[in-house]
Amino acid sequence: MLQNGDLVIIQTCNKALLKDPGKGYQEWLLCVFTGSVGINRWRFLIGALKDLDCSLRKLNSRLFVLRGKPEDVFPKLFNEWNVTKLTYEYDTEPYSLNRDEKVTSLAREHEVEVIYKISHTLYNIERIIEENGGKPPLTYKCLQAIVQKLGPPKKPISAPHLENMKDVKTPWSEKSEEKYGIPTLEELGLESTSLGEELFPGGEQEALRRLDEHMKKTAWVCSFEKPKTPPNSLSPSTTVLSPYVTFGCLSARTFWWRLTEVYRGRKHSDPPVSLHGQLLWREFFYTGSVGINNFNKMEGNPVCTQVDWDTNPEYLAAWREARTGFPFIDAIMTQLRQEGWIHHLARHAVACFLTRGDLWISWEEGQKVFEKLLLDGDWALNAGNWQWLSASAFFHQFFRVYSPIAFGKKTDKTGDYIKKYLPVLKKFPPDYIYEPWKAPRSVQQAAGCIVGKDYPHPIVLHEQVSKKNIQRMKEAYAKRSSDCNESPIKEQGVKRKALSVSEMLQKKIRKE
DNA sequence: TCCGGTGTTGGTGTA
DNA sequence: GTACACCAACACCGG
Repeated sequence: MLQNGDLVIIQTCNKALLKDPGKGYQEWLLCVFTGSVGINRWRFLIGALKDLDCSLRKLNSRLFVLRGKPEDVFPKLFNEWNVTKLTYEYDTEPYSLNRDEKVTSLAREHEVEVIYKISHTLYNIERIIEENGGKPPLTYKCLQAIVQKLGPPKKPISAPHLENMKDVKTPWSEKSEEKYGIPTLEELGLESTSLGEELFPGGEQEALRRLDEHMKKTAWVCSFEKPKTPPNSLSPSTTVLSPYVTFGCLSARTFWWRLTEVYRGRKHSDPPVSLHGQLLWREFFYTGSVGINNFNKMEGNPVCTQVDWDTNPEYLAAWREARTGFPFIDAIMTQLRQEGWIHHLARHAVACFLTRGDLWISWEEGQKVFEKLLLDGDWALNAGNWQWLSASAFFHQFFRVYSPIAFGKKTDKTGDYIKKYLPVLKKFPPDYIYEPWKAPRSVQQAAGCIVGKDYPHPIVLHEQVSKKNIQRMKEAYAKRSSDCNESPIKEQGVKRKALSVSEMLQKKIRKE
């Protein structure tokens, strides 16, 4: 329980503020300009901090936002405020582990008691690894088996009430506002006029409202199957609760148990495709990120296939800036930049396109772009999913390539999604909206959009380049298996591979 | 140790 | 409309 003089730091909410600082305030601002947090994410975070401050004020307290490098700021504060206790939420990201270790040892030097809680994930991630014999599970099934053994996640505890806080005094004056107030976009040197409508305001209140709104739809929750939700609907086909979970506005455990309530006594979908399943995917990638070295890199990452990706700044810029000439891809990248959220399958489409599908650019480059632009950008999930999509780890069927033309058509024949985000194409007829370069000149003129002038030509020939890339992936995999295993055991593996065609024939004969 | 089945969410062509 | 083979042939799991 809180006592006089306690310092409460809400760790998940101020992560970005404390990240990558230089030596002083100026350098910290510099890191904002070049760093990994885009303006939409800043806006979300600021909203979340305002909401948190608002909730704390209802408890006769407030939020203090510190500016500077944690190892400089904390020792001063320990002395100035006579701090006796420091509490934080355990965070498994390497940057955070390092920071928290430093701050913890400084706290001990100042005789400040440090208490941390594991609450960002459903389970204690290290416990999952331990249960699997010291290794992170590399398949979802394996993770499922482990959590089965561990039982359901802990129940969330309720937020503090006014009566819990009755002996707590938080002294502050108007002067504190200047020093400890919540930063504004202007203070961060960001141009807010470029911002679009705030579709997903940050904060716990909004998170809980959004959760309620979705949990009311019992039938929808019970029949939810992620792969069946369209990536290109005009409004999101999934909950968009991920940014709230990422920033600690919504506890994964609260989400989990609310779902359990909705499921109770009803027929419902199951992991991996259900909503429970989505939370377990989060757990899956968190476990990988803790148990696998260099998880956000290809080199030095033991589970990651080593691929000779190209360095192609022109292609990368075209992808990032939504000018690949493939309307489906460009529309998704536009939505990402404008709104900070895109559907999971839309992420698949653009990630496959950037890496193994078309442009043959390293998934690490895509990872950087997503980290900056996604409201729900999460270190572990971002790295894990990019490895998945590029068929570098976890997923290996590299010959399954998303078509930048056909994939979107399945759920949006008329291309309304494309027209929404690429207004330049809005007069294109459905027959050509996914492939405007195929439209006759007269159609382009009638649509008021000439390909090559008003909208770019496609930067690659998908049919050709994707076939070539499958071959390159095949080579990377072949190299992988020969590198990993030069022992005679692998000889048999090779033999088996060579026999696979006849094996298939035999199988066919047996069936008949 | 071997074998067969499976893997959250592909595309295309044919019957 | 739907089911299936094919693309090419990996990693992992369980029997």
